Amino acid sequence: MPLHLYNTLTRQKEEFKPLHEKYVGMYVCGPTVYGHSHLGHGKSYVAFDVIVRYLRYLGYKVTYVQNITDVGHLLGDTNEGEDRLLKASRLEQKHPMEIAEHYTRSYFEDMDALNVLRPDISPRATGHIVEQIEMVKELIAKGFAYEANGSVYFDVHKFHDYGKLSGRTVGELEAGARVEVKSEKRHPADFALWKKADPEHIMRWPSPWAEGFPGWHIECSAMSMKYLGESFDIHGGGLENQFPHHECEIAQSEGATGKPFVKYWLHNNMVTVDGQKMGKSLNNFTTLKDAFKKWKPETIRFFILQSHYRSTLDFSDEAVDAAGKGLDKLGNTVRTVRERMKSATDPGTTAPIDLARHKAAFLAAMDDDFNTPQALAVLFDLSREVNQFLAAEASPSLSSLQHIDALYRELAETILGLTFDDTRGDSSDALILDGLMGLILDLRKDIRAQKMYALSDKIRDTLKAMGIVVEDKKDGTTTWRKGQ
RNA sequence: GGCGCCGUACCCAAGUGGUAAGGGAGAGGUCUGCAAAACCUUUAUGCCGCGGUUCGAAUCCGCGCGGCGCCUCCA
Repeated sequence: MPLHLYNTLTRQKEEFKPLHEKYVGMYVCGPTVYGHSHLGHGKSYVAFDVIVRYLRYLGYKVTYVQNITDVGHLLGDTNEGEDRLLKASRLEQKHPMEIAEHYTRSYFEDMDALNVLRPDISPRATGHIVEQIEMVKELIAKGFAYEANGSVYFDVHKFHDYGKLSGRTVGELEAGARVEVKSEKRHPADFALWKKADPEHIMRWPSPWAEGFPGWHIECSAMSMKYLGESFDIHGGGLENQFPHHECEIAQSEGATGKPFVKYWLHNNMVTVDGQKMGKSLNNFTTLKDAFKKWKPETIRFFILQSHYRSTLDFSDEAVDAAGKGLDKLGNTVRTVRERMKSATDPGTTAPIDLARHKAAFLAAMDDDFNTPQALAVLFDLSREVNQFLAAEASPSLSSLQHIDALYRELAETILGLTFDDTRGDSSDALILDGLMGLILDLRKDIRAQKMYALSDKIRDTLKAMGIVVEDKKDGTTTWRKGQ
């Protein structure tokens, strides 16, 4: 079955057919960098990371663009509203660009920890003011936008497809209670392309209209089309950006070019806490940095992949703990396979496991709109069979183990981005740790041989308290690994 | 008020017409000096409720109840 994905634009699953064979242009709305990233960001970017990884696995050459929004959006729909970056700037007594740089680094640090591959291009909004201004000029020239008092607005009545992504109509929007009427605008639903800056506004650029800053939605249109072309394959983002952000992007982009903007719109759902959305404005978020103090980043990634990207994911300590144990279960199998490979030879007992069947089931799950929970279930099924094999066979063949290991690498590591080798590294500290653990376990082996179990148990318990799990295997060997 | 989504075991969570995946937790067992890991057995005759369509529904339709998202910056 070929890859199918759910397209918000058509509200159904569609077979994926890129605009150009073997090439995929993909843009995902990145973070606004005025604070540390939280679990919600984690869910979003892990989800799109898996999508990129899977497209590449299928053989597509993917250009993945994800912006960094380093110019603030206003808090409210009025000129009096303060933008978020400026607010952080004032609170932290730093220049806005310093704030942006600081949290951009923080963002990548967290994403690296989650094993999220970096985008091919991470364009900054402030680095593309020229492109944004050019686009606004084009929209004015084509009659889609108008200037009012130094600001420029998009006239939603001029773009007849407005509402096609979110399923709304301009009429509904104007009847809606929450659309604020602003005198500068011709219609309440019109949105800003360029805003004239107040005298105290720090981030400002010259423009043909008034010195000011770009509107809320124009950066994504300008940057995505600059790097991916006027029409491209996939645009992703959080569900909450479907309207108005993405709706406005379509209007601006298609208004300016007269061409279809994006073929497939993908939206990921929210992380919730007690059933409520985790968000910056609700102040109920857990930052990734805080989560990493409690759980391994791999656990957070696994937790995220245990639910579908279009489903909400309810966060609780209990749920993440459970995910961590599940990941350990998978990891134990993989690590045991790798351990056994060291002493295995050919010929030996061949594993009676249909690896091709498991692989096909895994890929079928991924082909069905990136169903990672289903794909993980396949890995657990595989693990059970592998564990049965390992438990029953004293001398499994090396080639069997290699095939099993290769499958985990292909599916779990390459596609899902999970990692299992957490005990070894090549830093000098890791080498010292390896050496020390070897020494301790060697001594403990002698102690156990003398049946001094109280002492050997004390060593094991103490290491456990330090976060190192020691396991005595049935065959007399002892292994260790870092725990949660 | 408008648009939309969701409600599956103690918890998390797939499944969207063919007779309930997976993980965690719990119970019993095997193995082990013990512990852990692993394996085996077990835990929803039922998927919010009530109707309807169908040979057949958790899955489709209607009504009701409960929860949530968007309409304002937000992954």
